Amino acid sequence: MNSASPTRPEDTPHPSRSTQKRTAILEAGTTAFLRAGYRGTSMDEIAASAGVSKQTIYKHFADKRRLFSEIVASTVQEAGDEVYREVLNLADSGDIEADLRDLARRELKLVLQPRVLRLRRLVIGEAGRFPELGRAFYDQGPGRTITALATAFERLAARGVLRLNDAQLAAAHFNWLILSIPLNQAMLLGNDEPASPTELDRYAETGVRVFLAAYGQQ
Amino acid sequence: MNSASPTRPEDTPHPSRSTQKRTAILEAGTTAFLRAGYRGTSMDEIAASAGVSKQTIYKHFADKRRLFSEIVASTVQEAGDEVYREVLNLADSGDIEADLRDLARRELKLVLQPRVLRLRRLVIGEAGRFPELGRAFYDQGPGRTITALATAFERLAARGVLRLNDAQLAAAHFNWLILSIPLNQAMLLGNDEPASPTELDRYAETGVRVFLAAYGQQ
Amino acid sequence: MNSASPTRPEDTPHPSRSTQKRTAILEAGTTAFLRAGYRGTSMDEIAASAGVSKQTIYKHFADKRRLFSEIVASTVQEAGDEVYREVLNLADSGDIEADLRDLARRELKLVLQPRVLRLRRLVIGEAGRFPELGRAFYDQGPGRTITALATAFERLAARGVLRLNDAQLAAAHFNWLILSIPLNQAMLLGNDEPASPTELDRYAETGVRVFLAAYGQQ
Amino acid sequence: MNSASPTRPEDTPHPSRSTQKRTAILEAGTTAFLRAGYRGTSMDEIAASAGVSKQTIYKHFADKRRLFSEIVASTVQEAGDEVYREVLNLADSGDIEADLRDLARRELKLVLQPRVLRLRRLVIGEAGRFPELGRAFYDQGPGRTITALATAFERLAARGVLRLNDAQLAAAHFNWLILSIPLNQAMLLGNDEPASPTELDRYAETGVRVFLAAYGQQ
DNA sequence: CATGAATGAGAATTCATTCAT
DNA sequence: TATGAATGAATTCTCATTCAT
Repeated sequence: MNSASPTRPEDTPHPSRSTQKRTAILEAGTTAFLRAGYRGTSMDEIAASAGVSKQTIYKHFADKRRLFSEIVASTVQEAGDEVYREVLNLADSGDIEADLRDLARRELKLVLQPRVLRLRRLVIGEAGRFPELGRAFYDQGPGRTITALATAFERLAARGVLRLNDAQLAAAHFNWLILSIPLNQAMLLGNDEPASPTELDRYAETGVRVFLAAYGQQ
Repeated sequence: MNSASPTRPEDTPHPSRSTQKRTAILEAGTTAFLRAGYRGTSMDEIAASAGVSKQTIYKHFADKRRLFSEIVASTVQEAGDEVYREVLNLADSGDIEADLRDLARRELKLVLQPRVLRLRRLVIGEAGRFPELGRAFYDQGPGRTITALATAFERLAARGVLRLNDAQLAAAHFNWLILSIPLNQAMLLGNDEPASPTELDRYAETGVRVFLAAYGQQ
Repeated sequence: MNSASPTRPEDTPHPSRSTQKRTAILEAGTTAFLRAGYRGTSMDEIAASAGVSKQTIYKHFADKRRLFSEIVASTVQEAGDEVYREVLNLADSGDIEADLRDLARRELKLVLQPRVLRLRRLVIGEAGRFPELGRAFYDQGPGRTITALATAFERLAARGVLRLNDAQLAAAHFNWLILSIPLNQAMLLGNDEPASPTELDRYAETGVRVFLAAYGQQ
Repeated sequence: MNSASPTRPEDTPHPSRSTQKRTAILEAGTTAFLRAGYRGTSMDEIAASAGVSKQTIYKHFADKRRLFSEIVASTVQEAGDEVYREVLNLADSGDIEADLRDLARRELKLVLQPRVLRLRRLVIGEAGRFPELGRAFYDQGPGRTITALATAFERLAARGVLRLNDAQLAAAHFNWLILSIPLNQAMLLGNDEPASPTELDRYAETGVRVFLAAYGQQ
């Protein structure tokens, strides 16, 4: 409710009233769309829960479509960034198995967050109506992750730690070996509650082991 | 309930008028729901495209929800059956790599059919409103496939062709190693048109190779 | 399924199939209309519960209005007849108070039957749409009862047992002194379950006592 | 929720636009429901005749049921209040017969108003769907009237003007002796036009006479 | 005669979007 | 600029009545 960020009085002085409302709309919309989908969410609902009038929404966003697009695109961006950062931070301790397992664990944790799962379902379900959001999700999510992984793998291959012809393919194999089992279950079984850490560890560990059997030295 | 005209008790003579209409409704509904989703499809639309009156739909199906459920459940069943049959028919030529590659190719072809992709999107998108359909999809689809694969893998392990502790896990790894790359692209990028066969062959081949590196003999 | 009534082979030989269906329709309609009212009852419902097709209903009754009218009119007739018979059978034991109390008890019992209460509500509620049914109810019910009572009261007055100028007015006073309390409660409070006999006895007894205080000798 | 324009906090300046609309809806609804009943009245009709959009109705009242309930409950309240006030104002001139006759006349006049008759029919006809309205009608109408009468009668009995054991019963007898004849005719015969004053006077006079024969001194 | 289906309309309710104040 | 109201259409579902077989 307080508009002035207490920690950075210089950088972001007072967000204007308008900006505050915009933010409220985006937050309310995000919550609503993630819960009920595009058609399941009404502008009335968003307006009410953002505490603004519908007209105010239309002042900021041309129409429902645009509001949805903007919300989803930025949520996709955020969610993708988190994973991307983890890939960039892939450790290099000399113990490749441990390092990959660590990355795998972090990625699992991020990708299986309830909010991210709902986002993925939303984007997939609306891929027909909003193809650009599907593409954004892919590009900011798996696409970027895999490309970044490929770059990292190439470095490792150059040092002889990995053996691979096609780094992009290897990266994709890695990514889905880790994620596919719980991700597909979550998508379809709807168990959005975070899977047990031990279970996730197991997916990370066995996924990495399979990956290294194919792409590791020896 | 009885579709056979009472005057011709033998085989399946003419389906009764009622049965014909029911079929028309199911077909029109399937097409419409796969194209536009649950909320994007109106009963009017289905009635018109089935060439029946709305009343007739409501005489056969209590409400839209039920119509959707029935349509999706049976489509899920069919699509799942096809894949399941392929797993049961896994060849055993002595060349494990060739046999698995062959299975992988068939599975890819089935799972990436435009119709099946749309079904998957539909089910994922509606998982909130129709959790039972998500579960049905999982159980009839990946769940059943993986379990059947696990059984087959256990037989192969017993004969020393494969090395594995956890057949179910190995089966899941196999399944998603094969499918995940094109499936996730299809889900998000919406390129429903059948991927090029050579590309699919590549996914089959490399997926099997990774799998065997981890679970094959030697 | 057997159409021949076993008890009277001569009088009512075989009710024709048509007559049987007609009867089934009337019964189903009566039940339905009494439960849910005119607009709350659909022709589909009546057809289903009578085990006939809608067309068959329309063969027997021009339209819903006519069906309703006929059903209500005959139910009104029956219900009115019962009460009328009791008035005609008014005893003449020499103990006028006992005789009137006895009549009062019988009338209460008949008028407060759940079915008759529902009929009264139905007729009152539809008086706007079906004024002729309101009139029929009045004429066959209270109107006839009061007139018959008036005739009986005149005889008693002629013999000096009652004292009255206007027999019709006295009869009306009697009728409503007896019925009004529980009848108005039933109409509005919806307690259709038969009131306790002791309570009814009390209405009969005190109503008669008031009546005789005004219209009795001495 | 606040109907007073914020700029003029004193009395009841202009009712806010919203309040005006609400009132228009209530008036249109009252008229429509009293004329055509619950099911016979459509929301479209009410909206049109109130000069508001359907949306506006739904913004003020959750659904048709609630709108109906609110309208009927308040109309019942008003109508009941009028009669109740008359009972409270029962004169005490020393001439009990004249005083009661006067009350009786006033009550007849109020209860037999076309609007109140239609309300009674409406409530009775919908007692199945809206039992709470039947109860409200009884409680605010006959129930309250009779209880207030009973209180007045007890005072009169204490002064020896009336003789009674059970004041509530005597009050009910009084009430229905006065009202029942024309009220039942009105309910069923639908002659909503106000009965001729001389006729009503006769019901008042003869009803009071019967009452006093039973409950008066001597 | 009787059945399933069709017709054609009307009901309640909801929505996205735009006016008017 | 922001609010309540209006618009105008759509949606699901139901109904009385009528064809066609």
